[in-house]
Amino acid sequence: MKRIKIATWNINSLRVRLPHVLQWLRSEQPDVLALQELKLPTEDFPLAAIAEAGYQAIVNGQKTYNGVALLYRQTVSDDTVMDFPGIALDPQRRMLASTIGGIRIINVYVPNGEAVTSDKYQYKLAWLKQLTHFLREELSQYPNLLILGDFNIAPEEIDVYDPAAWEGHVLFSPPERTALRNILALGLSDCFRAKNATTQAFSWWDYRLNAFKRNMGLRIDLMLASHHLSNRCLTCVIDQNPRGWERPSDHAPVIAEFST
DNA sequence: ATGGTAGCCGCGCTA
Repeated sequence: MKRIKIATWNINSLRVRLPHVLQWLRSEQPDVLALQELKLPTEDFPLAAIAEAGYQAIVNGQKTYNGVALLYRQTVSDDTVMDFPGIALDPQRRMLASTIGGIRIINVYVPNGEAVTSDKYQYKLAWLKQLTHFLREELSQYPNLLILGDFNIAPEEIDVYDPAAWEGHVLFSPPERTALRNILALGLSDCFRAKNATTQAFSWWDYRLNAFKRNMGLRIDLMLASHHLSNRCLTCVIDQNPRGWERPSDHAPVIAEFST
């Protein structure tokens, strides 16, 4: 059976983590890899090193913060979008959509929000509302759609190591979880949860307090597939290995395979 | 509630 393998990874600085990305591409050989938190401007993206690894790239970068990219092996990528339509260009580069291998792929780095009392939290909720409008439109055009990336929201209690402690806090507050449910209600399925109904597995662990060794994590890196595409989803796993490497990102890659 | 760590053209901000 022919398969397409698609992954997402918040790498928290591509300058620091380029060796990790190259090593991971070599061992996993995904067809598409969505990256978040490049933390570099588009002109500084290491296109040559990525090409040497066998990948092309579409890059939506920004100095210091944010920044997303799509790496892919297919020759065809078209209809790229890097901003939500109808609103002023956001200086925070957090979205990148393109059509690769017949799948509409939308790579997002959802704002963190900092704390529920923060202005950044309001920006996060407003951003999610824009994303919802955009997704509704995209779903009407592309039956095979995958939105993936760092959502900075844990969907359910099982996705949080200590849900009681996290209740009401940013990344797990009711308004954020409602926003995520509204997105799923557009006609999307959480690939990891669909394939692993009762598995508790995390994709992010704070750098502090030895959180990874103690498995104090959250599952906030998600792949959401349209129902048409989710019917083709064969597996979805979190590769926790790179989180244990020397000088790691605080996030682990999430990988899904789809029949073609 | 605080503070712990990591990255950034740092000297505080963001996560």
